[in-house]
Amino acid sequence: MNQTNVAEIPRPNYHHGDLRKALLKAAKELIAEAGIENLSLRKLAERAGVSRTAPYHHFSDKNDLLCAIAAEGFRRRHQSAKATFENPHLTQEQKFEDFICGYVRFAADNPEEYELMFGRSIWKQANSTQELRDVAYPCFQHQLEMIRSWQDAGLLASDTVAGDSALRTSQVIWGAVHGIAKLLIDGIYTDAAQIEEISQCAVKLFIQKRS
Amino acid sequence: MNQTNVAEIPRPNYHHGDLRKALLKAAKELIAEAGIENLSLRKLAERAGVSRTAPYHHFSDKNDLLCAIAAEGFRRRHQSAKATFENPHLTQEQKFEDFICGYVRFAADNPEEYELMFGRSIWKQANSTQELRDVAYPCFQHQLEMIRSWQDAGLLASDTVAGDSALRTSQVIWGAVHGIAKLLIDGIYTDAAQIEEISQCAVKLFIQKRS
DNA sequence: GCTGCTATTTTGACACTGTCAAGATGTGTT
DNA sequence: AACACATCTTGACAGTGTCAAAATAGCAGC
Repeated sequence: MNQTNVAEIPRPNYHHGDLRKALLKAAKELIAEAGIENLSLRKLAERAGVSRTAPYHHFSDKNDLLCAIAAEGFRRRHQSAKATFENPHLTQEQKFEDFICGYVRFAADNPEEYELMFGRSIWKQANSTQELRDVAYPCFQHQLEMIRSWQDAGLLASDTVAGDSALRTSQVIWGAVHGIAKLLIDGIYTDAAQIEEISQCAVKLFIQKRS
Repeated sequence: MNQTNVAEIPRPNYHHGDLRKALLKAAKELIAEAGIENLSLRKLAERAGVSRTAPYHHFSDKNDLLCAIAAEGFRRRHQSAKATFENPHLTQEQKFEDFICGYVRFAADNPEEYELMFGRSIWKQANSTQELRDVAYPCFQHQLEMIRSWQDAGLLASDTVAGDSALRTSQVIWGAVHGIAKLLIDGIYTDAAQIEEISQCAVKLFIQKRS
């Protein structure tokens, strides 16, 4: 066992101090190293230097812990997307391109975290925490608003369907980036070097031609 | 315990007859009922009326069993897609529309099977069986060929990128349908009634405008 | 100081999982 | 009849999430 991690050093006190934060940190490390499916609460507790059941006083569940990690991811992603969109030095087209490419790049750079944020383990059958939903839904909503503004600017088509065009269009575009990301990080596209080209192709396909 | 399933009746013979087929059948039932993550080899064996380790004489692994189920799914899907594409009574546009809508509908109708076919449990870190790959890759390849023919017919744009345009375009379109399907069956889009509208919107967004 | 309350942590236990090893029981071949 | 082989069973092990009860630490009020 390597001793590089600080948390592995036996702590002097009975009480940990901030076990919750330490658990989240160790969990993200373990997930990045071995994947979500290989994260066990027992290994996590061991790395944090506490007993098996200690985490249960900070997270009601394993699911609760996973939701907390996912919530952090949404906060980071939301902030990043917002920063780009509100950057006054970029054209609408640049912003759209950055949204598409940035989305896929985020997933490719943090595959396990992305899997957690948008994976079935959390969203299937109402496993999502209230906290997670409070962070994730505004993030989804923001995507919708961006799409709507690109439609208003004439960058994206807006005559696609009878009903709420922005909603439908955003569902398709979100679906596209999500699908590209998933196929990549789940190992179905083996070649991860193509992500930039694929993203660029997606940008070109969606942007309205004005000839 | 309901006794509806034939396999639950204690068999008269020591040898089962065709346990492999019975296991695959029971596994698909269990998966459809409770989801993949709730499928255990022990429950499966119990439903098939055999002991815990009996399945290991027909499948080397749990993963091996899952791959076999996924392979069946690919065979079905491939046949269906091929039938539509080779139907001489349909226009290219109708075929494309059917490809998009049919893909999403297939995923929505068989969510657990779809999750197995395209989920990380199988494709991540080389878990896929040789048999599965032999069935899946031609299926992927066929999608690429269809896209290429739609490009040749002028239905889809073909000037999107410098390199292999058909490959990139097919990766984006496949990504789109995959992403839409995933967002739906993983419970992120809560309203499954919209799938037809979303699919239609995707069709309109991808089809080249000729005005 | 001391006493008690509460938050935190630990040990013990349970049911469940995938999978291996060894033995039992059939089926088919010579 | 005897053997080989496929198939199935029982026993066992390590690993998992999680509950209950006991131990310990920190902190309020006296």
